Amino acid sequence: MKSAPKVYDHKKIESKWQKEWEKKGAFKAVTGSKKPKKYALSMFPYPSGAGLHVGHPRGYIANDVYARLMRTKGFNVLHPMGFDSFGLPAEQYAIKTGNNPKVFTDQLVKQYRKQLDIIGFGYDWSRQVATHRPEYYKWTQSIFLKLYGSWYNKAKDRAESIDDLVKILEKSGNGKVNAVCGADTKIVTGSEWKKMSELEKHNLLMKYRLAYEGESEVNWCPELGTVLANDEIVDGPNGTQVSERGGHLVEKKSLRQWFLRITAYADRLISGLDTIDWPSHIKEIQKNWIGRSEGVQVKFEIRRVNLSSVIPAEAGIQSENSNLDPRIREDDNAREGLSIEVFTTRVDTLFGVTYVVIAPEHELVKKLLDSVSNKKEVEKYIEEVKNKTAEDRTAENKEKTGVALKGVTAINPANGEEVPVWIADYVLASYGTGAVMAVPAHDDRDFAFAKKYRLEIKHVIAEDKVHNSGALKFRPNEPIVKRSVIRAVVKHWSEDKYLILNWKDHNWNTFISGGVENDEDLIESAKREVEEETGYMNLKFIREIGSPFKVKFYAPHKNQNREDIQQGLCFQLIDSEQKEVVEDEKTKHSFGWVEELKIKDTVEEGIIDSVLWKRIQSENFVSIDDGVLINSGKFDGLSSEEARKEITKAVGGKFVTKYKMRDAVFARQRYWGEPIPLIHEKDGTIKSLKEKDLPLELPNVKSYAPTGNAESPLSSVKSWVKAGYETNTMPGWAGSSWYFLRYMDPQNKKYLASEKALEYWGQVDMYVGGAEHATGHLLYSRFWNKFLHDLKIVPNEEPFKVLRNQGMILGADHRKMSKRWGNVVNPDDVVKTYGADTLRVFEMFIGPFDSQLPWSTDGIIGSRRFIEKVWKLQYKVVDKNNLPSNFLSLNHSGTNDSGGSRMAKILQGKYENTLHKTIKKVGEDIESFNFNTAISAMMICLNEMEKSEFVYKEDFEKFIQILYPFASHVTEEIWSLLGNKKIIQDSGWPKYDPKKLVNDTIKLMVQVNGKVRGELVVSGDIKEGEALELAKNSESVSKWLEVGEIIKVVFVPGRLINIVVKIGS
RNA sequence: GCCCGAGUGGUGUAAUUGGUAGCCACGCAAGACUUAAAAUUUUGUGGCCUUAUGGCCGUGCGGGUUCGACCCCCGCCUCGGGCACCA
Repeated sequence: MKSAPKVYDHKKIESKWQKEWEKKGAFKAVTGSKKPKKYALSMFPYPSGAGLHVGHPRGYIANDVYARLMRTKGFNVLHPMGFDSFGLPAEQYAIKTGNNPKVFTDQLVKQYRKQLDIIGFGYDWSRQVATHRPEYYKWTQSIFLKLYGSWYNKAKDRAESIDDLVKILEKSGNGKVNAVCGADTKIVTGSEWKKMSELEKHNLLMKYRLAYEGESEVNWCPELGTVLANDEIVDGPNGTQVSERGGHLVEKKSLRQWFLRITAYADRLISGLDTIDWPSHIKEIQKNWIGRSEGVQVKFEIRRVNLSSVIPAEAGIQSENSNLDPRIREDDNAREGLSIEVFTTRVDTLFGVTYVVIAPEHELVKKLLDSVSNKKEVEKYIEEVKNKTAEDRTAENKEKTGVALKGVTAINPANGEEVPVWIADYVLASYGTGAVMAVPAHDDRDFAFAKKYRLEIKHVIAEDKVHNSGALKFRPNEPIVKRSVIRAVVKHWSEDKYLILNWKDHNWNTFISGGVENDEDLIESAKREVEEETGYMNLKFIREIGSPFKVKFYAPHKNQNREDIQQGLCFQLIDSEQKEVVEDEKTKHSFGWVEELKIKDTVEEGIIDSVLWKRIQSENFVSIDDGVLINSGKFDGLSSEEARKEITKAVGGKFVTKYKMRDAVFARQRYWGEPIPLIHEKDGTIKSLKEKDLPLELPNVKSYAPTGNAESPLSSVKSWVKAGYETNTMPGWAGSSWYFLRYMDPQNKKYLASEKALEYWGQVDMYVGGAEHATGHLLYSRFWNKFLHDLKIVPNEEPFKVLRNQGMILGADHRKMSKRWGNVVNPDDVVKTYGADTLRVFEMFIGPFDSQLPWSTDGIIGSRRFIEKVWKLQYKVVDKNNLPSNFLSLNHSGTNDSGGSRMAKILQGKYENTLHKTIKKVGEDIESFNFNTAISAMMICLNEMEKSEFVYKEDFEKFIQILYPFASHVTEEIWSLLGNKKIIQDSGWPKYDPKKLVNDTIKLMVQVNGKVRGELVVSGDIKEGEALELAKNSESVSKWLEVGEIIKVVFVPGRLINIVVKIGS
């Protein structure tokens, strides 16, 4: 064995092995190799002028550790890196300095590459991509053209060529086409289609294309002179919206835009989540973002009071509570076109509708305007809403506003009731149908609105409660007595305390309650009960306490099985006038006052009372939960779920699914992005470029500054505009939505990647990056991948099989690392001082991979010490077959030196068990991304080996191998010093011996009544009886057993014995 | 407001998922080496009481289930993240 140098020189070692690995082509991925494959990908960086700080490499290091483990285990690993190099910061820089963003970006890419290289990542750099290079964005443009040339066939649930749609149109029109398309798509017959002009055809097809042009309100950022996507906007101060980059104010503006019809994939984007191994919170975020909700669309007839004389036919409709035949109403609608369709997820509450609200921007409002008697007021309100900026709307979030359309009513299709119609901006024109049926009793927003404008509140759902335990336990098989019951919450006349009834025989405390007698009003009934039980005579009714409850329970004082409808009512005593109370002989009630109701103590089994109390405390009287229908005519008694089906059927509603997610804006008024490869013809139509003419390269421009009038700098290039090229460019996320495919075959000139490469590499097995991309990149990539899958270009629906998020590394001051706080730590400096291996080990050791953690300048020293200790351990290494002369003379635990092998056993026994456990743990922990515990285990192992006078070479080698994925350079150096010719990666992953995982002797804890009182060192397979004997005889335990008789013994093999002693007696 | 996630020493964290709470590090204290410092190394390090042995308390707070709870259940509090009038 060569003797190791005395000092650990990280600089020398690290540059040596980086060169060596490159020379050997150690990290080259081979498409088509017979070995099993792993595709380990880290989100590529956006090269910005700020450079990398120590937070950035965290994910890269983790995935590199994973990739190195996989290579060592014999996988053919694709582990590439590239640059997301189109985007705002480079453009901002260009604007400021007048320099070409391309030159600047190319420089940055070089700088980033250098920064990454010194950390020693095992990337296959021959596969590097950069999204701003024409040979890359050629394919981004190509995919865009495919989207432009496709529509979504809902019947087959996949994207198809627009040419196929044209064929259908020619044959039979679009009446039967089930597609995801614009809401205002015209329906034409085959012959009508044929008669249409080119422009008309073009405009109709535009409603179907997956990349389409439309007009839309967008987030306009005047400072940046561009439009931003929702995920590029963050909340600013005072409820404003600002750009994520730069923090500039964002407002709403209507613009001609390119869109991608991501909504076509909404369902598949949700269902696909079940097939991938992603952190559950990311799935949750995506689900919420897509916001799927299933509901029903119901038509409400509109009746205009002022017009009833003009159109006599409508007079017939208003007959009260007639069960209207929907067909007649449809006819009326057809004649007048005046009905309002609402979307609701709660049709079961249809009988509780007390008004209807339309969004102020809704088209119907214009039509109704002439029939309303308060036209001026309504117009004024609409104007106000229009002028409200986004910030106003959010600021006024709490206070809802609206105005009634006087002289207009809507007719509830369920019961024919007429209800007022309002417009209010809490209803969004862009969601659902732009109108809602308001059920204030069972919807928070409607409740707030109703309360403000004093609109009626009608309860139609009773929460379903059953007593399932205790004395009140419901007896399902016994006869049921049905009753109507009030529960009165009565407040003291001047103090903040409430009346409570004590049921003496049962020791229950409840609010005052009692059955409602025939023909008795609920309020009367409550007053009577209060008087009977407490003697108080004068009380004032305050309010209903929300919706009633349906309660099933057994009433032991009456030996009755009951089903109550219980309504909570709130009263206040006017004065203390009280008559004498005759105590009820049977129930023996007494009463008292409670100031702060502690439900647990005062209200026995207080299912209802506790809810009533909570409602009063929080002033929240809305019950949004499902329950049982009441006040709903023939539907009474149905559960919410059943009622939704039945009522929908009865009123002729239709089941629909709505999404919060909108189509993605796919145009930026910027220079530094991919040009959109389309040509605007003089006749108004749009033509795609031919594939062979791609890439459409970015032209040179004089100024990179935005024109300020929502036009891209490209609009000032005469030749560009003359050629009819689209002047918008693609957004930043275009290039990153498919880059994982290009790595598979980055030099291919004919395809975005060859079929063979796409088939072989399949999907990304391990994707690592920040959680902040949940609703951006991670969603768009899934969308594009699914689209390309529909086109049979990629084999898998999902691009990323496993996703792991790294937590952010904060500054030592627990703030985000930024120049502003002066807390940025540069990885270059860390590598210079401590070495790349130390940085890698420390970033993995610092804490759980996905948690946000502060950087610790002190902490890194521990990782450096660890590596130095590993380095020093080389001097303790001995060859088993060639023991050093002083080996036998060492006195190990008093044994005489009667034989080398015996001595060897003793020596090895000191750390062997730990070593094998560590081998097992490190392998498992890397795969499950628990890097911190893997390193901790290796530290423990090292500490044990250090305590030993000698370490066998074969054991030390195993240790070096498992440390390799983390501290790659120093382990490679030690490995070669130990005389190995192959690099570690080619030497296999060490196997642990399962037999060596178990200890011969264990510590068995002895507990008395659950408290640790001693421990026994015994053999691992000790039985209960023997353990109990040993425990009893042990001095530290026996004194605890004297207090009483042993009544139970709990024995957990290999762990503990717990002796339960009955104290006293 | 709604939906997720988390609260453990001075600090970052660990705990076989119901079985010794505090592993591994950092920091701190004391000792060794040194003329000295740094580095290295040894020992100690949750709190309180005790000379030690030992004892009591202790995983955000309050309850519960259990022989036994950081872990499970109920009710709160605090922090972080997501959504924000999506009917």
